[in-house]
Amino acid sequence: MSIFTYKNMVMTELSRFKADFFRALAHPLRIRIVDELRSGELTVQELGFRLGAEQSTVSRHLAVLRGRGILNARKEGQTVRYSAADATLFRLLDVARTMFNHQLSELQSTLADLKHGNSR
Amino acid sequence: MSIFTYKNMVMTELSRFKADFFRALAHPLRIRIVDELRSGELTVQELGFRLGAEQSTVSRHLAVLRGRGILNARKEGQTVRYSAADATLFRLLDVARTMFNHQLSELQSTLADLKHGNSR
DNA sequence: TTCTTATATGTGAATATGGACATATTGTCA
DNA sequence: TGACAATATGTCCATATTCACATATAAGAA
Repeated sequence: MSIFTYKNMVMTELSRFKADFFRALAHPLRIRIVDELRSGELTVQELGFRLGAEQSTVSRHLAVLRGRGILNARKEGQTVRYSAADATLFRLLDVARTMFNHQLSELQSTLADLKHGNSR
Repeated sequence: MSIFTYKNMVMTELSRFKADFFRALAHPLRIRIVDELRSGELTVQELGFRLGAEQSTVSRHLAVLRGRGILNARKEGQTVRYSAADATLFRLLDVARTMFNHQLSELQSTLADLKHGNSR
């Protein structure tokens, strides 16, 4: 048995969780849904209106996020109010935005280098 | 034009970036690749050995991560050394682990509640 | 009860993803 | 040059994702 095999077995569980978690976020509409929920609960309708998407489409994407434990659903009368299950989620999205900004900066300086004839 | 339409147009670019970014991470092997790179550069071979995966499989997953600007590839002789393009990446994974821990805690207390007969 | 509203889900078609195998490309050595 | 080593990619097949439309479920209102 390889020296790395034990480590692999331990890492597998967490890496699968993270992969499933990221896959749940791997859609523009789901990202926007989560962003809309920064300020609090919203119903399926409200989300559909704000995002300009079909009712069934929104509902399905909400089901994905709920299924991963990313969102909570609270039924109230005939409406369902969705909210983030853990505020850490927003921190995660903020970190992703930071990386986005870094990539933009790098692109900028690459362009600047090209402009000044610096090869690399 | 709906009052939300302008906002949607602005949010679309960033949400697409985030979605593509998360999709690049949405695979257990890619998560493990990134985790292996916490301590520095590794070649394709080294990664394949540590993860117990086919050479072609590792190479393809590396291509996905490189394509999103998540990893850098540095060719040195006949080997290619991969590394994280931005250390912020590790912060992101750490935040994901925090959310994982929160989910576990919640599961624990739900079980404890059940054990003591508290309905909810 | 019947009608309406809010939400969820079944279904089929189009597209994307992932793995294994073979092959191509590039660099090194003799 | 020929043989080898490290990496990338073409190809085929199986599976997964996503959307739109229709339908199901459930709660309220008349």
